[in-house]
Parts: sequence; structure tokens; C-alpha cells
Amino acid sequence: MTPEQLAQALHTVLTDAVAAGELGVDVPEPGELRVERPRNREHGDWSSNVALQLAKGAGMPPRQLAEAVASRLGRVDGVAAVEVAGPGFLNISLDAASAGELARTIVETGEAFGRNDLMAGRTINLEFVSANPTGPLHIGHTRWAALGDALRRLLTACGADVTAEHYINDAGSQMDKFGASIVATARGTEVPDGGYSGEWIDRLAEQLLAERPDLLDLPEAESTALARQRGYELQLSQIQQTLADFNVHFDVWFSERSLHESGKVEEAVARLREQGHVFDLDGAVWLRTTDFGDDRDRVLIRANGEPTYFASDCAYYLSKRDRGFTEKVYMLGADHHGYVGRLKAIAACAGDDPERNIEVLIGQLINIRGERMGKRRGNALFLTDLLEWIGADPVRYSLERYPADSPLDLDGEELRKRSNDNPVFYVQYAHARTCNVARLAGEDGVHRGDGFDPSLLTHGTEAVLLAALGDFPRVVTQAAELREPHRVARYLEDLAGRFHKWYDDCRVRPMTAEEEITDLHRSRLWLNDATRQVLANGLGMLGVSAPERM
RNA sequence: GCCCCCGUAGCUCAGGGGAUAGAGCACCGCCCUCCGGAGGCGGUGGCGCAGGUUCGAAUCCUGCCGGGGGCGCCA
Repeated sequence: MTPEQLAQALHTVLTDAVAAGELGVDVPEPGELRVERPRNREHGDWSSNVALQLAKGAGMPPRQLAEAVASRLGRVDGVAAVEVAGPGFLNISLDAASAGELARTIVETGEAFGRNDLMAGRTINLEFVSANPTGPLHIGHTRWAALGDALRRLLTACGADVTAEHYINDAGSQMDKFGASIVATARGTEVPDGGYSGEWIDRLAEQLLAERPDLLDLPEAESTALARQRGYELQLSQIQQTLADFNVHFDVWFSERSLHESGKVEEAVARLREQGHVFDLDGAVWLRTTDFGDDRDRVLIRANGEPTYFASDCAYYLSKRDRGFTEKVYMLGADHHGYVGRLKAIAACAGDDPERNIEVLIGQLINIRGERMGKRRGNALFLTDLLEWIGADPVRYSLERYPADSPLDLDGEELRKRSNDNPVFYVQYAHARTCNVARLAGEDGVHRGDGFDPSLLTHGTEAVLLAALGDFPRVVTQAAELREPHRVARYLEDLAGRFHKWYDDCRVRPMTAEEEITDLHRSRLWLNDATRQVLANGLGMLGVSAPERM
């Protein structure tokens, strides 16, 4: 019996009680009824606080209301006992067969277990990373790459139509400085003020010189333009390769420059002007974002006629809108939190609902060994370095197990250690262990077949494991709705722990070749395989591999 | 000055109003006649401070203290 089925039963029981005149209250929808896994095992398999929530509306003491519900709920098929505890909690115990049935459900549902269609029909544009193509991805991008991709997978798992998008800031003066920096490096002179320097610039200069030995003989403007274009291509493809190595998928790579070249930026200004939010002042063109909560108005076109970066932001937003996305999610670093107000204002100026059509997620920056990592500082830690030293799985997982809004202080040396200090190994090992058990069981002649008797799964660790397995769909939904992939990671760690404890106490295979194979062996194999499935599904949603052997 | 995020165990962090606040690491013990010990069991140890809302607050609100970040006709 799943918690969802319990919530449904609870709904029915409440409705019946109201019909019988036992209580007068508006019965919440089943989805609103919270059935949770109690922290304390002695509080049953599942618990609900509905009595506490409805007491006021029903005008009766919570415990009395709870008693009324408990006696009815206790008669539901599969429910072994319902106790009223504390201020009015309902502590529900399932009979073993009903609880154990879940193992079969999971095995038969397979990869689909945990997925749902709650977000069906929603078209979501998820923008993240959006790095400047002037250098390699660093640790700051890494957090969003991991979390953004996990969120893409989670929202997709909930039935949403998700487009993962990477905006390429390939317009503007930083690209000119990028080109000039490559040329200066090729020439062996100082890079311009505010330019780029680093090993990657050296490599780009080297490569460009190899391709175009005449680079330095060209007129300055020409060599810079060449370096700018070719350096851009090389750097972008390096970024794309790195993200692919990191198991991060993007559906669309959107060029800022294309907005300028296609006239979309001017068009955006004109469209916003039609909406009545554009005004002229001091020779510049402004968007009155203060009408929608921004703390100051923003310049679209400078007095010198050049559009601002903000103007492309507007054009980009309108592009997303025109492409039919109802929800545009932006994932930004904390150093961009000042953008929230103006981005929301763009949506409002465009006639959208800033509460519904746009969502800005802010992630705190990461510290590694106490040093703030930034692209323009020396000794930046690049994602390629992390992948080489640590590997994609541990890097992803170590970022995905924390909420984005908590400042993260990871010890670089600890991260480099390939040891069980890293929880990803704990979870992956649990998965490998389930595979090993299944493999050896098969060799012993233990097969799932028809020998599934859920009433045999009576051990305490089995009840706990089953309850944890049943919690998975709720965790997925919650993680997707709250945009918090770390909930899945923490869940998996808990599940892995439950599994290891069960493994210690309950043997799946016969101890000796002489021992008769019974339904107990087979039923436990079902449970083992159900655990394997949930671990694999959860790791899949995090973009982390589920190895069969380690 | 204004705005955003965060203060939970020695350390790194979980805990979207609920019962006795958890995990890993660190430290101290224990478990291999047993499916992989990359595991399990036990011990030590904590909600920054002060008010408020609530039957109930680590969680919500206000103030203060402490840490990080942001406030351009830069990109």
C-alpha cells in the first residue's frame, strides 16, 4: 500500500464520517492530505496529522476527531492498526502483506516508478550556466550545471515539457577584449586592461597561430576580429564538450549575437514601447521597470545609440515568450541577484504575469578551500580539472546534495579523495550491492517468478525499507515543485542506509547449497530488486551513474 | 545606506509548523562459521541572541549580532 493510496483511503473515510454526521468539516482533496513517514519507528509505518489540521474547522478537539477517523480507517483493507497518539496524530500500521505488495509494484513499474504527470502540459524553459564563451567553465558554473541538469530531469520526470537552454553571451565589448587578449598573447605583449589571461588564452593563441601563421602580420583590426571569431568557436566547443563530459544536456544553445544580427533587439524595444513602458531621457532610451517593482529604471539604448546588455535580455525574454514557453526559469548566481527585479519587470512590461511566467532561482556561490573562485582571478578551478581529478559522478553528486541557496564550503582536498567520505559512493555501492545480490541469487537458482509472498516480509528492517521505497514518488514530486534536487540525493542516502541495514539482517540467498529455496528467498529478492530500481531511478534523476559493480 | 542569501554537533551540512532535531567526517568501543567490511551496531556532542504568531517554532514574522553577495548609459 502506497502513501498515495493511504491518502485516498483517508479521504474516503473522512467523507464517510461527514456523511454519517460524525463531524462537520470540508474534506481536503486526497492530494492535500499529508501522509508521512514518521521519524520514529514506534509511530507506525505512516502517520497523518489531519486531525490536528481539521480540528479547528470541525470545532472539536483534535484527539476526539482523530478517534473518529481512526476507528473507520482501521477497518480499511490492508491497514493493520491505527493509533491516536500525542496531540492527535494518527499512527498507521499496515499489515505485512499490504506493505510488502509495494515491492512487486515497484519492480513491475520499473523505470516509471517515481515518475508522474502532475506537470503535464506545462512548457518550461530552463536556462542555466549561460557562460561567457571567453573562457572555460569554472567551479561557479559547475554548481548550476549539476543542479540545472538535475532539475531538468526532475521536471521531465513529473511530465513537464522542458527545454534546457544555454544563453551564449557572444556579443558586446568583452568579446572584443577576448579577441584582443588572444592577439596580445600571441604577440607576447600585455593583454589589454580588463582583458583575459590564463592558460586557456595561451592555448587559444597557440592554436590560432598554428592555423593562421599570418595572424600577426594582419592589420590590428583584422587580427583581432579573426581571433575573436575563431577563439569564440574554439572556446564554445570546449565548453560544450566539458558539459557533455559532465553529463549535462542542453536542448538549445542561444546566441546573444543572433538577437542583434536579426534585429530582434530593436524589435524588442519597439514592442515594449507599444506596451507603453518605454521613455526617452538624456538621449537614452529607458524601460520603466520601476512600474513593476524594480528599484530603478533601466537603460535600453545608450545615448551613443548602442543597445545595452539589458536590451538583449528583453529581446531574449520575448524570444522565449514567442517560442511558446509559459514558464521561464532562470538559474543565476548570487552575484546576479540584483537581476531578479529587472527580469521580473521585463515579464510584466511584456504583458506577462511575473508571478507565474517567470521564475528566478538564485544560487549561492561556492567556496573551495576558503578561496572564492572567479573567472578573472588567478588559480581558478575549472570544471575540466574537477572532472579529471574527481570524476563526473562525485562532483555532480557533491553539488546536488546541497540546496542551492546554502553557501557551500567544500574542502578541495576532501573532494579529491576517492574514498567513502563521499556519500555518492555510499549510494552507488548500495546499488552495486543489490545487483550483486541479484546476480548471485540467480546463480543459486533463486528467481522472482511466482514466488512472491509479501506477508513474509515481516522483519523490522523490511518494514522500514518498504516505507522508504514508498516515499520515493512523493520525494520526486516535492523536489521538482520546490526546485530542490538535493531532496532526491538526501532521500537516496537514507534509502541506501535502510538497505544496508536490511542486508545485514535479512539474507536473500540460501546459506548453503543444501538449503531449500523458499518463497522467503524469492520474496526478499523482489524487495532487493525493488530497492535496486528505486536507487537507479533516483540516481538517474540526478544524472549520476548507477554502477552494477564498483 | 538599501536589497538578497545564510547562522543547527569539533568540521561539512540535512531538517518546506508537528512527536525524543539527523547524516557524514573526526574521536572512543564492538561485529567477518555471515549474499562485497566501499557495510552494520553503540558512545561523546548542537538550533547566534531577543521578542511575537500558534495547541505546537530549527522552520513563519520583527529587531539585533555575525558571515557571504549585490546595488553602472559594464558585460
